[in-house]
Amino acid sequence: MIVRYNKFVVQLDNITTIPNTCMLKRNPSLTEQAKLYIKQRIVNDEFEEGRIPSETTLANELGVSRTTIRDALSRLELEGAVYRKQGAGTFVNEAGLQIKTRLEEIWTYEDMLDAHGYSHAVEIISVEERPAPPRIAEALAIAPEAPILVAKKRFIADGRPVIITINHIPVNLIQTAWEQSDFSRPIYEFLAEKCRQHLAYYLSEIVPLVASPLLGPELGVTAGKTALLSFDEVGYNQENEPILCANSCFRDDMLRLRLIRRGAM
Amino acid sequence: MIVRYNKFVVQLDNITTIPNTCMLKRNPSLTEQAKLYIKQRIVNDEFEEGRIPSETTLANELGVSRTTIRDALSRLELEGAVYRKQGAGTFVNEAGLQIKTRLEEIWTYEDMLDAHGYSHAVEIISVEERPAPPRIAEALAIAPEAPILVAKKRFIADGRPVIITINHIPVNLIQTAWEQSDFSRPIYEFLAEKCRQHLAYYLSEIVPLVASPLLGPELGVTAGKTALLSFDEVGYNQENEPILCANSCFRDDMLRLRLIRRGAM
DNA sequence: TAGTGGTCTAGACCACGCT
DNA sequence: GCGTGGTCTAGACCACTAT
Repeated sequence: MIVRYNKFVVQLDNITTIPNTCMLKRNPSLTEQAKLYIKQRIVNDEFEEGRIPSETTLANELGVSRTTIRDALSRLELEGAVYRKQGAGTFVNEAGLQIKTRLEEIWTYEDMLDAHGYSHAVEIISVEERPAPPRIAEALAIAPEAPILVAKKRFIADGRPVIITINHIPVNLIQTAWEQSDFSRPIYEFLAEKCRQHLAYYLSEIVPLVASPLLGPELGVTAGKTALLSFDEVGYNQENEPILCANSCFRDDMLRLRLIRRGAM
Repeated sequence: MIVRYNKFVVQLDNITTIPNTCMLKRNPSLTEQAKLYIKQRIVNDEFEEGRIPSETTLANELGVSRTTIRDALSRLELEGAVYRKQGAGTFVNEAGLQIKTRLEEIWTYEDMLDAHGYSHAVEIISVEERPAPPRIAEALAIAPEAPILVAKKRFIADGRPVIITINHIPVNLIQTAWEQSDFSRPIYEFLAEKCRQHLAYYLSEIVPLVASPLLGPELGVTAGKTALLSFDEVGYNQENEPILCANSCFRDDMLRLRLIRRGAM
């Protein structure tokens, strides 16, 4: 068991082409390793006519139970990487593989810009402490006027501004000294290092905007003429407590937002 | 086993408050029934302090294996109805329960409007056969200029226009006679009845728009001033073949689009 | 230390597709 | 009829939380 596990890990060390997401909790289970193993073989185009070996075959090949393989394939199916036909088999989903940064998953903006093929840079516009306005206080379940840290930054893709994002974090969550430059990295790193909080999920709301005279110039588009996409998001930790309010605004002509919508089971 | 199964079904007959989604394949598995059973108890607020009984307890209570209960709870967790803390228990997710029509799932517009508390009506604007323009043909994997059926309709919520949607279906999929009024019902019903095709999932792209002089009046908003949200979607059947191109445009001031974003595992 | 969820196994039976 | 994925079981062990 241990030996097999180790052999498994060694195989996985060669995997470099899988796009990285930003999440933290890493404890590679057999299921997760099986998933990566299969995904690697998919991106290497090792399966003839997109046909993936049967679950039993894969289970024997990797020396794990069929259940483990099924769980791995289920995750790949959710990601849109494969699809299954009862009685027929499991197949590579070419269309689904096109979507690199699906909206239902959390991605850093850096990863999103990478996936779109842009070079990228970050500018920190401002970091200030302020009393929480009513809406933010309510979303974060803190007292009105309680102090929050407000960090505003801008992403530049291939030299053009593309995203403005404003993060709101309750000051009482912060446990360690920080400096402005900490915000040049993704916000989940700040939460992990300075607040010992781990982002589990976002509840997000999608809102279209007409570029305002303030926002338009910041994103390099004509105010009053251009439609922008914005996200209002509340981030929760693993205890289901709100720890972050984020507000982001995109140039949709540079970043396409895609997702997979399924029938509810 | 059969008896238990039946008892189970009888219990479920009383469930009426669960919002209905639009999907079709119904073959209530034990897992699905367990999910509905637990969800019903959640909406009835039967759990003190939001604490859900342990997996073992539920398994004994329903006479199924713990695996079945775990699968049911996993689905509820994905839906945002519960969250789990290892070592502590499973709990009702109050914040997640607020979101009725999550974007990652397919909902009929009727259900979305219901969930927002609107009365609703549908107007069929036009139904015509046309040669497929290049983009649509490519998305549907049919020959350019191949005939498609284009159906445009408008949804009215509380007397105000709220959604314009245009569906494109390859004519060669249609197997049965139809009439214009068939389009007053959700498109998945047309696909099921007239094309014997079952919608499995959409690949969707979200695009913000500034209301154009054409679209603005149709949705009752000022052209050139108002931002609208639009969806470009390709629907696939269970064989992973594209069967539908849909184009929808919303008044976001009337309909809020929400979703849950998670860290990739 | 007791109880919870997290992972994994080995095996059973079913529904469905192919040929 | 054979092989595939879909469902379900009973039980094991681990990691973590609470007390």
